[in-house]
Amino acid sequence: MTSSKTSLPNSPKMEQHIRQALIAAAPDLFGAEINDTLIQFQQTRRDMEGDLTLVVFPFVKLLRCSPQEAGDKLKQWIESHIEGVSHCNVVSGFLNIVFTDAYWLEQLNQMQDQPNYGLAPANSKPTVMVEYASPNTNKPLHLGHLRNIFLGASVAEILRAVGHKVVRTQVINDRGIHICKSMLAWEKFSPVNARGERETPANTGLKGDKLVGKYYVEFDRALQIEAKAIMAQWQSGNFSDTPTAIEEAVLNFEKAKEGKDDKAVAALDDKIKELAKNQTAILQEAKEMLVKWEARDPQVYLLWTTMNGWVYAGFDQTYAQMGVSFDKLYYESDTFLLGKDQVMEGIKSDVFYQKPDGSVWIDLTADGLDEKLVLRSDGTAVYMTQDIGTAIDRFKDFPDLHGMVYTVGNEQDYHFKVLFLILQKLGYAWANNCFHLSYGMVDLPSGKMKSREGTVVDADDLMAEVIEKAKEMTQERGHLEGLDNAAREQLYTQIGLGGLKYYLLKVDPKKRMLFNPEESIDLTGNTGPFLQYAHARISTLLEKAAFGPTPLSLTTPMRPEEKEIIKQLALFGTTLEEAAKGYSPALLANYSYELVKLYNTFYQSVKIVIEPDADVRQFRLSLSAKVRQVLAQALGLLGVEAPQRM
RNA sequence: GGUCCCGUAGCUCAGCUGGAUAGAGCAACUGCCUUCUAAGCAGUAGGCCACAGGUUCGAAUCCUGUCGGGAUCACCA
Repeated sequence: MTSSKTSLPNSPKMEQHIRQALIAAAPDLFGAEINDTLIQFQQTRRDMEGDLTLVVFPFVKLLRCSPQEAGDKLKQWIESHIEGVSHCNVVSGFLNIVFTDAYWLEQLNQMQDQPNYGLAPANSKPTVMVEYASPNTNKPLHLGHLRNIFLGASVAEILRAVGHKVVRTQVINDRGIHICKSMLAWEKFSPVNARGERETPANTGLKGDKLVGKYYVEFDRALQIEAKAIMAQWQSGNFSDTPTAIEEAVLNFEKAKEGKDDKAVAALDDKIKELAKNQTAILQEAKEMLVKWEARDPQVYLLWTTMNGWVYAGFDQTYAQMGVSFDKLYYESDTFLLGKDQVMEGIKSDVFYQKPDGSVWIDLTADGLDEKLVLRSDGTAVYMTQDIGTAIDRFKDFPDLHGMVYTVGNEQDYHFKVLFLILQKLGYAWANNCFHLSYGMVDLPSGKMKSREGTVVDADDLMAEVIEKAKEMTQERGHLEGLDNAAREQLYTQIGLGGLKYYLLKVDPKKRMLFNPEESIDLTGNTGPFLQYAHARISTLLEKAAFGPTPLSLTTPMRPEEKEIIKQLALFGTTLEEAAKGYSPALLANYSYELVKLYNTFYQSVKIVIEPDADVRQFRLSLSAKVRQVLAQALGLLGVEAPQRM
């Protein structure tokens, strides 16, 4: 347990070194063996002198003296025994250790020699599948998808950077009643042009997913109108077209409304509305269409492939703009029947049990969860059945697969908890390597996004808007001379999307976040463009200086700002590992921001290209080059591009 | 009601396995471009870390409870 905790942010190598030296010297120094946990390092406070801090308190009991005395004793020992340590100071129970400048220069020299500094060798760790973006093919992608996709894509890159082989995948929910709704609405409502064609992306110029989404909305509109008419009939006491069971249910709900508060009445009204919707002819038609689809009715199937084809073309365009891609696609239409066999097998091994009506369940009460249905009484699959089947299938598709990451919103926390538990009980050892990368909802200042109420932020629109804004701002203040039009357009895209991605990724994925449209296109402060600007500025600087790396003299004088930067650079590897372990791009975002702030302070306070002293100049250029490289690396892992100039 | 997540500056967020006086950005106010990109830098102001107990030498961090916000508990997906 404790061995995995050895590396701490602050200069991991040195920390390790001192730790081991202390343990080895313990009998002499303390008169007893000491436990590893006694040695606690932390980062030195900014306002104190020091590169690493040892907490003295744990030693106080052992040495039976005051914190000050214990600190002094440790100080003396460390100063005289540890190479690379310049001196120490003891302040109220904390031993601040200062390393020599030569130590830090040597660190930078070593970094300079590593073009892939901080990254683990490719494919040095097992294969992991990362799933993100599980769109429905009945409507376009929106802001929520953007968080999902940027998050998943970034985590995939991060896992790759720490050495995993990664398979990026998405599930496409291409079947079901919601798909039939837009299909039906298109057949019913799409106008026919002079050539006798209904609307298509080709003859309207509309993006495929937008066109299909439009008819999904049309369906809902028609449904609402019809449902309202039915409710009006019910209100007037006319139940002639209504089955008696429904009639009774409606009357019961009506009766229950008496004497209730507004909220309860509204809830009951919703239930009545649900019943009314179920009575509509248009919903019946959609259901019939679904039945036909399942029976592979050629006409319905053709319509389905055609319209889904439009949607995929639209999605591809959106993904291309987002700069994300996938290695393997799973279509729900291929997988929705999976899982039943495993459930039947599971009954035999007593993982599941069957009720008299034929439905199959699992009892998870012993694990603190509920009983959960895994197969309906009519033998058809539920969502869970399918997920069990697909998970198992994926491990068959990729025999060297070690684990999976599902990027899915936190409203499904419970579902995945159950899913992983079931897989475990079915005896799949890899179930322990499955992780639900759960992220919080994206709220708007106006509240929750709701498609019904039209408060959804469309992904394409948002990206276009953000790029347009980047264009305006760049034309205002950018350094674009010598760039042709194509390069300029590319730059606007890099800045706009970079800002958007960074904005969505800098927040802890687990947390629900507020999307403020104005802040998302900000260029100052903790933003993507701020980091990109730093990168561009260093790039032109290095170009101007015609920089080439050479070994640095260990006697080069060093300023505190410069040392801070080397320290931050030294943290890159551990930060990356933590980001991978915690599936959190936000850690890398914050790291990069911190690095750039340190660099900017340095940049504003010294000369670099025009520095007269050759050693100092080379040192500052080398430092700049490493910051640029680590920054580009970190931004890359966030999916943010790093422009050469802006 | 059960379960899970969240509550840190006016706003949006950091704060790692408990550690020194709780940090940024935005918004407000001051300064700094005839030296390398000012999309920058330096500074001022702003906090009972929701509240109350507990554990500890030491708590924003761990435990319990209370209050607020959200999610989820379908033979929906």
